[in-house]
Amino acid sequence: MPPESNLQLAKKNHLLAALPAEEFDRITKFLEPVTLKLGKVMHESGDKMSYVYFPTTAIMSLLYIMENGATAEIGIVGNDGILGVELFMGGETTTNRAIVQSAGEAFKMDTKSMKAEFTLGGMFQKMLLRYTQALIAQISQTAVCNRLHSVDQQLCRWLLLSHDRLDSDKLVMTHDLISNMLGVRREGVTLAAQKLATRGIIKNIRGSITVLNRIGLEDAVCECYNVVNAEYKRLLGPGVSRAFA
Amino acid sequence: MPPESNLQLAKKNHLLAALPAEEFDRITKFLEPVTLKLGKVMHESGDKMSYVYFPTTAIMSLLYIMENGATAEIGIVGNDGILGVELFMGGETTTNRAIVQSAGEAFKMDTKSMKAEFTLGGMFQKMLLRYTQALIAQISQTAVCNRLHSVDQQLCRWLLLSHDRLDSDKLVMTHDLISNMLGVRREGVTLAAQKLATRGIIKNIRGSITVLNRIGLEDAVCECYNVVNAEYKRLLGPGVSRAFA
DNA sequence: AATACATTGTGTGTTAGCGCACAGAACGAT
DNA sequence: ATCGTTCTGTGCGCTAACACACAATGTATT
Repeated sequence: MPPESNLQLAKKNHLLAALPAEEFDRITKFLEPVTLKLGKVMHESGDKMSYVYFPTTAIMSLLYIMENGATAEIGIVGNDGILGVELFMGGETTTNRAIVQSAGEAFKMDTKSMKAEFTLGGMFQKMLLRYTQALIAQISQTAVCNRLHSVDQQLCRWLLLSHDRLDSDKLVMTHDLISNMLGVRREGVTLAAQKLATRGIIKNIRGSITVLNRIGLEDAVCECYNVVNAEYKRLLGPGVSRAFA
Repeated sequence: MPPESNLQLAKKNHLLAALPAEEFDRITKFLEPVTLKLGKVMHESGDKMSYVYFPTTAIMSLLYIMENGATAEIGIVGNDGILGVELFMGGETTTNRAIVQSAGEAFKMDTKSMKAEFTLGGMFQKMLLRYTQALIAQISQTAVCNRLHSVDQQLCRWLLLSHDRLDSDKLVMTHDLISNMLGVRREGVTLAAQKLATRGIIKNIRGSITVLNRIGLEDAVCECYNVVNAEYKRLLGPGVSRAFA
């Protein structure tokens, strides 16, 4: 990915941005920019991918699909992370589906180069492992939230997680799609979204939700969001790469 | 841990058993046997541990504790794994509590030695990373199961996961404790356990549950159990260490 | 402008699980 | 043997979320 503009774009991905200059320069040589459309399936359960993806503006959703077709999201990957941890964790495949939840850009890196760099044991490896731990925290909190919290709260959590990974306040997303992520009924999402709308926190327009009052959302959300957020900051936040170099 | 008998015992842990002879010999030098009582707290949320643990007969439960005291289990670690993945993943701490769910034995290994061995990049590292992926699969499935399945089904899943990691058919465990793990009411567990008992699948005695009909349990469980089980076998099952040596 | 389609809004009845309250049963200590 | 404690069993009202049905509104197509 030679063009200078791309190098700047690559830094929008937090994992890449945290690399020391030398590693960044070496690794960006293997990166290729891709544009991802909403709904694109990055991999199905059991698929072996030939690339990992570093999102910059795109957001991916990790979904589990039950035998009866019911779905539930286990995690969200945006410019804070990487899609395809199973490739360096050694399992090669995973039991979930990854789809593009918000259209945008990402950089792909072929598996072979990725594994070669990972094996070097440098900051690249360290960042990927730390990210994987953050992902574990996110998935864990999803489990807890699914168990103990209401649809209202979970919608807030989901909106905040998405909003964090997005440049805009407008989430292009139908209630039906959100219901698939949360693993609840579409009507349940409509109802919860209405409640937030009457409080002036979001605006519901056909096919999209706009965040009007971010603070209001943060007030309405359950502790799960903050726990995950704090853990991401702790593990991957500014200064991390220096702290344990 | 010199005594010969301990070496045999160490092989009861699947991760250790999968190591090539040379690595096994080197690593067992760092292992110390410990006996763990039911209910012992291995670490609290945010605690930095000085050891990782390889259970042989003990079982640990990873619990998240909400601000209001409500709890929910995110995963179970037995002789198939290791407690303390956060130590080699780089985060040092985690947001959950680990408690001993079933009393028994484990081997502890000090963090320093563990990290040194991990960094060597041998089979030890590979097995730990593969195990971590399996754990991710388990946590993910917990999230999905919490969302989409009934208490009845979840109790079956939980009983099977525990039974798998145990030598005996008798689980020393009150309904109250199980309810803390599943994040449901104690009465809900009592009810679900009664249903299984009337079908002759388990026997409920004060303070313990005995599995009478393992096949019956497997028939009653949701797909979640099988998915996780298959993933553990795929990632860590017999022949794995040879397959990618 | 008319039509088809996708999305959202709303109502009705049902159910799983909750919170609370308390009774009975098993166990442990003195 | 008795007492206190820890478990398990049971009942009752309540609520969140479900399943299903269908109306109302946008948006795209022609």
